[in-house]
Formats: sequence, C-alpha cells, structure tokens
Amino acid sequence: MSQPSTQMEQFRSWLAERGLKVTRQREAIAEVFFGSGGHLSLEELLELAKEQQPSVGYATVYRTMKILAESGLASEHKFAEGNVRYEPSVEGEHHDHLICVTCGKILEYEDERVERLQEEVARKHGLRVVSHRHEIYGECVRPACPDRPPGRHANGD
Amino acid sequence: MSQPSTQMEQFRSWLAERGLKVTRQREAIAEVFFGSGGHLSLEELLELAKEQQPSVGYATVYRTMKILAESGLASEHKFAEGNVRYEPSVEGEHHDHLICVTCGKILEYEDERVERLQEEVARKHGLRVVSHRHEIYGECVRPACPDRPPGRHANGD
DNA sequence: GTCCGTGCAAAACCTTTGCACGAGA
DNA sequence: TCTCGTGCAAAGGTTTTGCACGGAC
Repeated sequence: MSQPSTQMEQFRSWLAERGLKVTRQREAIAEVFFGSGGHLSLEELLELAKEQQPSVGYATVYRTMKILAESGLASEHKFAEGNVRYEPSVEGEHHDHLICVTCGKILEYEDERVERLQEEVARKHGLRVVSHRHEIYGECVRPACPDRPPGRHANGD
Repeated sequence: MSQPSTQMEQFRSWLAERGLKVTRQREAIAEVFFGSGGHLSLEELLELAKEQQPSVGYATVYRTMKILAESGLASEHKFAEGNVRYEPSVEGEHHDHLICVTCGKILEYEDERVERLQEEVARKHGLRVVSHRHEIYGECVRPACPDRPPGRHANGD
C-alpha cells in the first residue's frame, strides 16, 4: 500500500474509467513523476521522461501533468521563483513547504497548529478557508542540508 | 509622521542619495502607489499613473517599481493568480495575506503566533527562517465582503 | 552639457493550443 | 477501425531589455 506502483495503478484506473488511453508517454511521465522526490518543473519532468521515452515532448508532459493534477494524484504548486512545480499528492493529506535558500532544496512539513491558527484568522476576517499556501524560506544551519549549489539549473551562473 | 508624503520624501531622498533623478513619472507612479491600498499589478499602476501623467509607459512603471522595491518602500508579491503585485512596505513591519476567492479582495493580517510556529518548524528542520509567504484563500461569509464579481478583468466570462 | 530616464517596440520566458499524423482500445 | 494522444510549432500573456530621444541636475 506504500509502493510507488500503487500510484501507477491508480493512474491507469483513473484513465480507464474515463475512457482515456494508457500510452507509453503517459506511463513514462507518471513513472518518473511518482519515482521522484516531487517538486519538479515541467522541464525537469521532460528531461527525466525522455530518459525512458526519448520521443516525449514538452506538450505531452504538460498535458499529462494536468491530467495527473485533475485525477488528484499530483498537485500543482507555484513557488516564489515563478514556474509551476508538481508533487505527488495523497488524498486527504496536506503539507506545506520549507525552502532552503542556500541549496534550493524543498522540504515538506505539516503542522496542525498552523492550520488551526489560520482558520481562526480567517474567521476573524469573515472568511471561510478554502485553501492556503505557506512557504517558509530559510538558510540551512546544519550539515544535513549542506552547501550544495542550487540544482535548478545545471549552469553555474 | 504618519502622512503618506513621508514615503514620498523617503523615496526622493533615496533617489538623491544614489544620484538618481526625481522625474515626473517616478513621482506620479510613487504617488499613486503610496496613495492606493496596495496589492496593485503593474497594469493597474500604469492606469492610475496615467491619470496624473498620461505619457507614462509600462516600462517606466516596471522600472520604477523595481526601484521602489529595492529601496525597501515597496514589496513585490506573487500571488497564486500569477502576476506580480506591489504593496507599500514599512521597515520592520510584516503581514500576510487573506485572499477572498469570491470577490478577489486581498486583506492583510498579522499573527505573531503563526510567525513563532514557523520559526519552530524551521528550526526542527535545521533551517533558520529568512522569509516566508503565507496566504489564506477563503470565501466571504459576511456581507462585509459581498458578492461582487472578481474585478480583475472587466470582461465577464 | 552630461548623464540618466523614458517610451516604444521587440525579445525572452513560460504556458497553452491547433493541427495533422500515429497509436491505443 | 475509430477515437484519443502526440509532437511540432506557433500563439498568448507577462516580464524584461535595447535604443534613440528628452529631461533632470
């Protein structure tokens, strides 16, 4: 129940239920997506997918990720840098992000107290919470997340 | 000491200190910016600035807002919708946002408890907080923020 | 007078879409 | 077979920049 293949099966089922087709491209893209740590941009997904299916094009990655998002198996997230990133999502689960400004690494966390506080804040302002976005940007202070240069671009500016 | 003109004076000083010029355009843009409630897009700022200085162009608004951001008098904020919005910022002050998904209105709030919690979360993960972004999206449940359709586009899709 | 600033328009960047061919069911 | 999916390339939308003229100091 915790194997990555389960997500693939869910994806295939979801496609089948809607009369959509399971293609090599969709499988390649979904596989690299579920197999990765998440938080990948379309470009990164394209690169990875190409390793399995060199013929994959950007548009297909784009459309497949939209489908995955629609199916609930992926969630889109627009970080401060700008472009959209995707991460696998599990029904009912939620997390926010902690981004290391030193190495660019994205961590996840979940804190119910923050969730509760924002409910309260929203109520105070006459709103009912629909969704939220909470990102903490920080600097690594431990060797656990060392001085690795940002891995977003392979070019050393 | 709490008049909007103070911000204008700060802006003029900041320009002068760096050998930059105080132009009609920069003044017009800064005035409408400080005079507004904030959270304006470049396009909105352009429209407002044009009322004072019809000759103002988009590029100048763009560049002036970059300058204001650099000076610390404005802060850029990229909400989920995509484009960048600017809001006046006061040194040392901080707030987060509450966005009404019904009418598009953007409210501000400040909650020290949330700030403290995120410090704690970051520490737990070995990071020192540099900045953060917290946006709560919600639906109006009070007449205070009524059923006005989104004012982002004047076209009614 | 000098240099910075401006406006226009084009470039850059990412996302989204149209179209004709190819593949899955 | 028949429809859906794909890849290419072009369109869209926003941000960013180059250039020649005009204005601030």
